[in-house]
Amino acid sequence: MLLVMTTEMSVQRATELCCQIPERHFHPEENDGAKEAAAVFRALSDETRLRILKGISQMGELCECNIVPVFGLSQPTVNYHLKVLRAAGLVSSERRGQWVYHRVNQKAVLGAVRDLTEVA
Amino acid sequence: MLLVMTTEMSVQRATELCCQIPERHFHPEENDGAKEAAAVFRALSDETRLRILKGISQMGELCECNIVPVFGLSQPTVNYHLKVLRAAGLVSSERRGQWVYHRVNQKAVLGAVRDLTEVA
DNA sequence: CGGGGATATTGACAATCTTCTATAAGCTGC
DNA sequence: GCAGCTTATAGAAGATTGTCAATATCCCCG
Repeated sequence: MLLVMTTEMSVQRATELCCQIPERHFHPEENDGAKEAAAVFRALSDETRLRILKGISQMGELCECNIVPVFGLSQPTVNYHLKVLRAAGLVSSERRGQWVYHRVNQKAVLGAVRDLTEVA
Repeated sequence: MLLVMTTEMSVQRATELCCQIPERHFHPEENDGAKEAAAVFRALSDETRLRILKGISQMGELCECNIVPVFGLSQPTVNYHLKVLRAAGLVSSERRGQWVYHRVNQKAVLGAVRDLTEVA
């Protein structure tokens, strides 16, 4: 027990123990959405996925075969990255015949922007 | 070569080959900052680091011993997370005597916000 | 139905990440 | 210098990630 007060151990001394200053305690809420936000940022944490996202954003929509030739990556790898983006809600995909078109889900991106501005 | 035009192979048919539509090509710039942005998002991609960041943001500044007791994690683990945040430029740390105080680097956070709004 | 282009899945492997314990190093006050 | 609190580093174990080759599935069209 560290905060026992004796005549010798002044309040001054106690407050110098960094860990023991109650004003400096903070309490992250149980369900603060950090887990979900982290999942979105994890999807954004890859160079290739960011470029894919930017490409989709600029073009409005793209299908996988538009994306594959651009990077030096195999089709399964690009497919995997699109799956990650979709799982994070950042991209929504729609099959039209033989092809699947991918669009940026602006709501999700702006949600991440809001999460981020909260910690600025 | 797939775009050879014969009397039978109509333009219609050719343009239905998704990969062969030049208007749909996009060209990510060589140095588009995606690598650097991805590194920042990777630092943000962990639940604990997001909570640490939020705590620092709310409190203005915190030292490690204020953070360690809050999560169920060891001191070296918290230290590691702070190191990751610092390496990403999201947090700057200053030693004052025995303690190291951490603050959010708003410039870096807002930079990430800008990167994100670009793909929205 | 069969061919072929587009997309999805599987299994494997190397690299990276998160966490811990143990230990070192830094600073302060006696 | 020593004791004690704070911060940093090293090493190891287990989980996750990014990538590929191989293969499967889906869809259109003849």
